[in-house]
Amino acid sequence: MTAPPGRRARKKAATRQKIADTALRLFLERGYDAVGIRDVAAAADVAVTTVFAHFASKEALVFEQDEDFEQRFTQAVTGRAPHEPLIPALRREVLALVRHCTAEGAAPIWRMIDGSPALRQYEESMRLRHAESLAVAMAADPGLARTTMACRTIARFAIDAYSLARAAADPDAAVDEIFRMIEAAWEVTGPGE
Amino acid sequence: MTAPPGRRARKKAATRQKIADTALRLFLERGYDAVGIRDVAAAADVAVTTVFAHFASKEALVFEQDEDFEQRFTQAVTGRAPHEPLIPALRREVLALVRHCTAEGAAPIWRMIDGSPALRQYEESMRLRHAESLAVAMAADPGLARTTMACRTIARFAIDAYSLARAAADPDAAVDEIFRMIEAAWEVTGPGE
DNA sequence: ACCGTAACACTAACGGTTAGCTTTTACTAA
DNA sequence: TTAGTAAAAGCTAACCGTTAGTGTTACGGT
Repeated sequence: MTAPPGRRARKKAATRQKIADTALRLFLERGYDAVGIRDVAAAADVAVTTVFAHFASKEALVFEQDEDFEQRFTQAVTGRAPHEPLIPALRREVLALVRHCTAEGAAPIWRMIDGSPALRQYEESMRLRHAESLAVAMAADPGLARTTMACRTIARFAIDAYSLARAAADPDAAVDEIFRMIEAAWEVTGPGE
Repeated sequence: MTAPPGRRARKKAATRQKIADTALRLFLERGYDAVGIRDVAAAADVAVTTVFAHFASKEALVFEQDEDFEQRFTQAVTGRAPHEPLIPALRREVLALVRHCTAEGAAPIWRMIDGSPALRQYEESMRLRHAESLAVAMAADPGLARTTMACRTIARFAIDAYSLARAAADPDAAVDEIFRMIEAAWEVTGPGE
């Protein structure tokens, strides 16, 4: 599936990475709002249009690994052990992601995100996308036997859990508490599994 | 509390309303993206800066009654009959709001919103604000006896219910189904009420 | 060696948004 | 009434994210 990338692909990936690294460094040094796209482009030694060829928006520069997140959610559902119940699998993945976001080095980044309305808004809509794709993954699992609406709802709840726990004083305890609620909500929608 | 407004306040409100009405009309006529702020200002016969004195952004022109929504959620909690359980009160209000949004005349507006990424994103962050204020209202109710986190979580779930039901094929049934789940989630967090 | 095309550069512009400053208009106190 | 004030609205000019249009370079397959 993944053939060895040629020089062209490597250069493209390198350019993308250089832009993302430069942007993040500048944002953290001077503040997100104080750094313009033109600054990023100049510091990365590329044209402004090249920045937008790799990233859809200024905010996307900060959430570079967006798609990894999305896949981790869906894989927690599709890739779980046979007959493993859904909710514990979801819980495990959410806990892992929350811990990843609240790790030591990530603090300045999240401080920056929380400090910028534009970034907060972007992250919110990102989460909604993640919830949608998670819902699709759940609805595609024949073993669940739930309505589409129940899947969509639980998907939202799980993403809410991630969002709430990430900002909580005690993230682990928050995941515990919220997933007890989600478990109850899930069980009332049908038989076990 | 609300003294009779003087001429100044009335004129200000009139200007605001004229801008909102003009904007909505133009948006529906020509499409949201095809109408610029300068067009709105010209058609409402005000300066561009006046538009932004009344509305924080172009998107805010569409969600003029934002704050009414927010208050209806919180009042569903704070203004419910003594000893009335929380969840049914929330459910009633969510159902009313969903019906209001899916009523006949509202269809073109929501078609416009769903057709514009900027508007969708704005609505999402609006919902999050509503969830926050709803959570505050819930946490302030001494009769509930729940953790802050449980309140925040249920608040999010309730807003999710609104969002999901509004877009559902059968909004009433969706509210039913989702609130059965919310009820179960709520009950697992503590004693009745 | 050659061609197609992906990646990037450059310029110029568009549209939302804001700053700075002036003008008008409603309220208030003498 | 009148003068003083502050709110509301206006005007100009710009900033900044983003995009279109148009070349230019360099990789990859033939």
